Amino acid sequence: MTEGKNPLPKPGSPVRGSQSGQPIMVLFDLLSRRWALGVLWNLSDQNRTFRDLQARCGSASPSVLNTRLKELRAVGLVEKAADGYALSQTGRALFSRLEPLGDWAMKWVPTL
Amino acid sequence: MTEGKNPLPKPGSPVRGSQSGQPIMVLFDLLSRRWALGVLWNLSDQNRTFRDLQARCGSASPSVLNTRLKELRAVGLVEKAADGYALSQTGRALFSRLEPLGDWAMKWVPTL
DNA sequence: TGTATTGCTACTATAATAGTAGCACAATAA
DNA sequence: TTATTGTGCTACTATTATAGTAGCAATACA
Repeated sequence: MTEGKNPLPKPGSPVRGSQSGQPIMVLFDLLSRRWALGVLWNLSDQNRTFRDLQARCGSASPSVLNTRLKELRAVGLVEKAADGYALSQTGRALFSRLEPLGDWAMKWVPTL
Repeated sequence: MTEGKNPLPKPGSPVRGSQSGQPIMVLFDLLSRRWALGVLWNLSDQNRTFRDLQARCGSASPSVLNTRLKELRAVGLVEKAADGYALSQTGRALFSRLEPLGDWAMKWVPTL
């Protein structure tokens, strides 16, 4: 790695040591941060307040949730609305690719 | 949380403080561990050795990679083959739901 | 003028990961 | 037989991320 920290994905730069810089790895890096997927998922059906999200994201501490929300807003997946946080149009596009995981998880998780 | 650590998802128990226990959250918890998505992705086209995976997963340290592989094997997404690690049938089923993210990332990431 | 709710920030403790070294084993070469 | 090389790890320390808790400023409402 040529850089020290990587708090946020930035144009053209790889993220958190993913090195390759392949788009999918950049995306994976973002999504593999704690509660990132959960936030996107919980915003998919309706806008939610900070504390609502917190409640739905299990034990997410406010500091982490806030960090995650900042990141997701910084990359334009989430935005603020009058009634709380919301998925942006881009966020919704991403969610539509995530959605199939829901059905699959419902079938698979019980088999664990 | 009523339990201390949560090294592996177990039947019927929520994971890493996801509390709700919703299948999708259990899955998200698993996938949001470092390099989990990367491993699945890199195994999708061919089997790979430990060191090959390591190289493809950026700076993944062997200890973490090994932990991740153990977890993914424990839940039956990955298995060992003669020529290294491989996606199981279940793993391939999951990957097919993940795959659309690749195309999307290629369009989206450059806009960051 | 309280009182409650919300969106945070700050701080400490713990868990996860990075980074590095190195060992046991198998295959290959000399 | 003895190197030599490559591979799959394990062990250990340093750093980073997250959990868990407290609390404050702002707004809404009573």
